[in-house]
Amino acid sequence: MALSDIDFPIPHIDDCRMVRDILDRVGDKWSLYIIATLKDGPVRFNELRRRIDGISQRMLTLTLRGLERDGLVTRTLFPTIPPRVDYDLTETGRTLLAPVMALVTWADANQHVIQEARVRYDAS
Amino acid sequence: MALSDIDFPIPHIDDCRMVRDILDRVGDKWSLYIIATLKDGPVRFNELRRRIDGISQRMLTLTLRGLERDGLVTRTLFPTIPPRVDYDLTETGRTLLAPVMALVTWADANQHVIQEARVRYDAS
DNA sequence: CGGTATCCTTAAGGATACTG
DNA sequence: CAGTATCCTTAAGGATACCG
Repeated sequence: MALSDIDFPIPHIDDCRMVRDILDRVGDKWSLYIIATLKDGPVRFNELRRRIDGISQRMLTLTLRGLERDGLVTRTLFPTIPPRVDYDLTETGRTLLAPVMALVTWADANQHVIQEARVRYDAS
Repeated sequence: MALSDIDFPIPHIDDCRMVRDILDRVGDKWSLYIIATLKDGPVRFNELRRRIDGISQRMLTLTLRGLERDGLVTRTLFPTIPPRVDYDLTETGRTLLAPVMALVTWADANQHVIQEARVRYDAS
C-alpha cells in the first residue's frame, strides 16, 4: 500500500506527546471500564464497584479522581445520611466515546490476526 | 445530551478487555512513536533511535519485539557486514493508523479543555 | 551496526484495615 | 455509603556495559 492510498491524516511524531498524554489517562487499567459503565448516565460509587469486575475500592477512587481532574467525569455529592455520590460523564467525556469506539472496532476486527501473529511469533 | 443523540456505537463493558489489550500494546511509552516514525516506510534500527528522542537502545528493541510479535511491524535482516535491519509497518500495523488518528484528533481538539480542567481541579 | 545482559529505580496497582 | 491510610508486590522503564 502506497502512502498516497491512505485517506486519513498520518500522525506526526510531534503529535505523540499529546496523544500519549491521553493514552496515559484512558490507557490505564480501569478508566475505560469506568467510562463504558457511565455511558447510560450517572452511577453511584458502590454500583460502579459492583459492575466493574475486579476493581478495588482504592483503584476506583483513584481512577475516578483522575477522570474528574481531567474534566471527563463529574462527581455529585448528596449530603444525605448515608451519603450518596453520583458519577457521570461530562460532555467532553462523552465525546471521547467516539475515538474510543474506533479503537474498539479496530480491536474487534483485528483480534484474531493479532492472536495468530502472537502464536506464530512465540512458536518461532 | 441524550443517549439517542449519539450516532456511534457505545462501548460495552465486555469490549474493554479487548480494547485494553490493544491499549496495552499501543499505550506503552514508545509504541506510538515507533508507529509514527515508520509511517513513510522502512527505517533502520539506529535511524529509529536517532529520530525518537529519548528512547534507549533497550526500550527500542523491546518495543519493536512487541510490535513484531503482534504482527504490526516487520523486521528484515540484511546479513551484510556490518548488518542492516529494516523495520516497517505491516498491513495490519498500517490500518491501526486510522483509529490512532481518531485519538490524535480528539486529543488535539480537547487538549486545552483538559489542561484547563486540570488547573481548575488542582486549584481547588 | 544492531543488538544482549545486568542492575537499579520508580510507579501502578492490590490487600487489608479503618472512618465520617 | 463512600471513602482514607498503610503496606506490599510487581512490572515498566532507565543506565551502563558488553558482544557478534
